[in-house]
Amino acid sequence: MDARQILKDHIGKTVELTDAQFDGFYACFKPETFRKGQVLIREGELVTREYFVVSGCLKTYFLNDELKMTILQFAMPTWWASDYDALYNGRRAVVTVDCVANAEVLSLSAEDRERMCHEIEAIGHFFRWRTNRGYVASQRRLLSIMTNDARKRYEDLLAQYPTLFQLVPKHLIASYLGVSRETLSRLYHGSR
Amino acid sequence: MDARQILKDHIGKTVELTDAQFDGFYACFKPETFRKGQVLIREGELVTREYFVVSGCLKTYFLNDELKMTILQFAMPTWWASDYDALYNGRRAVVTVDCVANAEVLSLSAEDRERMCHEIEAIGHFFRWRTNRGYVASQRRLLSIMTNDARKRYEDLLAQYPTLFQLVPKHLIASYLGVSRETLSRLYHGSR
DNA sequence: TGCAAAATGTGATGTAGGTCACGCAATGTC
DNA sequence: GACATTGCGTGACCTACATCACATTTTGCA
Repeated sequence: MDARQILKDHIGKTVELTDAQFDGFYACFKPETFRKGQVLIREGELVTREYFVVSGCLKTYFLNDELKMTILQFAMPTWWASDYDALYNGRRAVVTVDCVANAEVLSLSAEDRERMCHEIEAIGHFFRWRTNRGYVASQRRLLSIMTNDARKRYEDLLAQYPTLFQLVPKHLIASYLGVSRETLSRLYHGSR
Repeated sequence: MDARQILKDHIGKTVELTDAQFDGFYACFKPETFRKGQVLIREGELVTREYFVVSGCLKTYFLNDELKMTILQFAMPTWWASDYDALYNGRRAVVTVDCVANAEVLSLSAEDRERMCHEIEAIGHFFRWRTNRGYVASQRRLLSIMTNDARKRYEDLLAQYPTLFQLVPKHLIASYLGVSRETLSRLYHGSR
């Protein structure tokens, strides 16, 4: 299935657009491809676009002063990624987004998004809904970190995104789960 | 300052509304007051409204199977609170929202919000922006939990919301910070 | 004003998971 | 095909914080 159809299906789950409306909207998107390791958004720089993942996988992460990486999000197909604080408020990025597995994406500028939200009410609705969904997911993740131990978090992730474990190296998964790579290794081998 | 003006100022920071537009919008809100301990949203029930805090303080929390409480958010004046998964998707609430310090709020139904977003583009913009802001705050909180130790989290919270420590009991703050009440107590008395 | 309940302080002890140190694949690249 | 880089597994040790147990203070309210 091509990028256009994947985006169309994705949006169609939330709002109804006429073919003409979708065409106008789709025309705002720029297809791009990235290879493993390439950077989409670099910490400290301005952010002008957000990215809809068609295939492959991205990660959004933060590096603290000691260069310890914390992964905030993996973006699998039909997920969106950006630094939304930077994108909305014209600030510089505090996170980095890069490519974990060769990816096709559709990118959209903040201006085009706002313009389309203004022109077509359903698109405004879609983005309200999408951001709400991200917000809810983020709250759920917070809850998971605060209430579950490492093993439970690991098992939940494995149940929800089994493919992730084939797609990305384990130490990245560890970082996402908020445990050391050693602990993650021990979680599914040895000692129960 | 009255509720109406506080809401007007709050919205005015993000979008420009004509007086007529604001009046129409404000008419959708229902002023309500709650006393300490009263419940606004109960886990397991349907959620029809969201709440804008004018004065006082609310908390949003989750109870796990062992009845351990985790506070996701305090809502101080000009913050919004609801179960946004339930509100947007017609699901039952998974969190509870109750009143921590006697509060005045303005409540808004999901239908009215959607209707106003549809009628007035600026209001749609406001809600996109607001949800984005919540999303960003949630991500920041996640980062703080994953990268900082208890003392750092405590100090950051104290610096950002000094009034919170007068307003709400310490064991609730502990729950928000993700530490036991004993640990929080030790953080600012005894042992450095 | 007096009493129960809620909130807080503090010591002793337990443990999940971090850190360090090492060896051993697997993978890419000149 | 050699060699460097990156990823992974595993033991020994350490620490931040939880849990338990109990004392003390504060608060709400009859």
